[in-house]
Amino acid sequence: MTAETQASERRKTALSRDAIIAAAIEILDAQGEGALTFRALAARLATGSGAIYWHVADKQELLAAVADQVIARIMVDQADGAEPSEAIRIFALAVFDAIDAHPWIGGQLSRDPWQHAVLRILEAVGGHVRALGVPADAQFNVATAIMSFLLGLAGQYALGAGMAEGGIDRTTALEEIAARWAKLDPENYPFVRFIATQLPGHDDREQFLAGIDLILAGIEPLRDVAATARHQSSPVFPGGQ
Amino acid sequence: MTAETQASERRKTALSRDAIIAAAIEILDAQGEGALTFRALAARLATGSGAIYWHVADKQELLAAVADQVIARIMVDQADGAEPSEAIRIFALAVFDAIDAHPWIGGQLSRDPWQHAVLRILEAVGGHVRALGVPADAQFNVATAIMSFLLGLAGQYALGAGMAEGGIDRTTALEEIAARWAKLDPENYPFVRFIATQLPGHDDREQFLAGIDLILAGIEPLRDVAATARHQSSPVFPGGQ
DNA sequence: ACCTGAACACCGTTCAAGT
DNA sequence: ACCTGAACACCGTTCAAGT
Repeated sequence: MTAETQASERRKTALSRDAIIAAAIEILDAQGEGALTFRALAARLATGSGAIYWHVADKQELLAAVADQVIARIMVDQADGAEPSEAIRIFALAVFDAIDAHPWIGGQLSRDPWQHAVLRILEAVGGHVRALGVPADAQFNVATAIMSFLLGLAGQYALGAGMAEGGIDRTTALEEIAARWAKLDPENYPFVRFIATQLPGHDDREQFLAGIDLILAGIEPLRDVAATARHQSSPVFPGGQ
Repeated sequence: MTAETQASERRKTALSRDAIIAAAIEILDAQGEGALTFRALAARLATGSGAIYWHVADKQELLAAVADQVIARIMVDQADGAEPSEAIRIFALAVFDAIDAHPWIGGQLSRDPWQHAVLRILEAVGGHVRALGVPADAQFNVATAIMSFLLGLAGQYALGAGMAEGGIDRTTALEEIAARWAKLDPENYPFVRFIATQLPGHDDREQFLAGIDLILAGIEPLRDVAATARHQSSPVFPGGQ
């Protein structure tokens, strides 16, 4: 809704990579992943479909650029003086909110782990892991584990919102899934049936944060507290949850 | 390589859902995700592409069935009398090995979290979480957090092996990525640059297990040990790693 | 009931031709 | 240098027509 809203005149302004990315984000947000074709994009930009290829190598690069744009926006550190474990929670929630606002980004992030948007996230996660006092030889495994959790969630929420695209209400969709799960064989699927009862009422955000806290609690015994000397206000870590 | 190897005679035996799934797995394993088209599948089965639709609703259902088949195979519990936290490690490694052997399954699992194959994994994870003595009201969050980690990894390894499909050696591919990361701006990407030095030499399996151990360590304070009375041989849990 | 295969409605991508 | 848009080589899916 910013610069080139509708497909009508246009073509006075020159086409640019940024304009293409902006238009792609508009299509993705408004109509979802399936609606982003080079033809639709060209129509919105009032240009030929081939013109896009002059500014962007192919669709994969376009999607990577689009994801990078969105992730870059949340990369301003919202947790200035916060204690490191709190800072990582705040950052993770920012990622969560970005996926929630642009569900298509979940699929994109988990589809290509080497793209720049993922590097941005990894860098941020790594910085927080360092600040937590995780020893150097454990930082690789800890940071990538957190990344895996984030990307796994990302993929999941992309799908959850994918249903919402179809016009189906979120809670009724969850109720449908829960009903299907409840019909599973009690012998072989006791746990899934148990989970089913909690599925419709659960809070995504709380579930997400619980996962982060689980990992943070797991990091706790690894911490070298001397390395985080400046953050001694809070004691050690309250424990789980 | 089992029943209907080459596309030649055939058509004496009737087409069946199982035969279609088996052929699909063969194509996926041999030539990767991109090679599985209904035309290629029909050619391999020496039938018309439309015939497949009599046994399978669409491609999404086919991929879900294929993933379910592969995951079902690893669902025999390999950790009979093992202590619960060891049992979950063994199971997670079985999932890891399945993804390693069939890289395409990673993408498929993370693409649709409601498919049956994912339910199978969730059920197994949940059972182990229960055996660990996680209280009922925390089981949902803990089990889904582990699932997210598994699916996140799944997506990643699908990609890692996706390169291998292109004929590029795995270690040289990692070296290439590491070289690209090393060129990043030291100001903005110190952690990624640090990680880059460890990337080529690292062991996927060990990295994966470290992530599982991190989560297991995080679960530790949640455990109600009385609930796991029969597994009192090992003391509590040695701590991180 | 099950299979055939041409046809339909799309894709991403290319490329001669224009300005 | 940048854009046009028809054309190419694919897809998944449908469906009249066969057996």
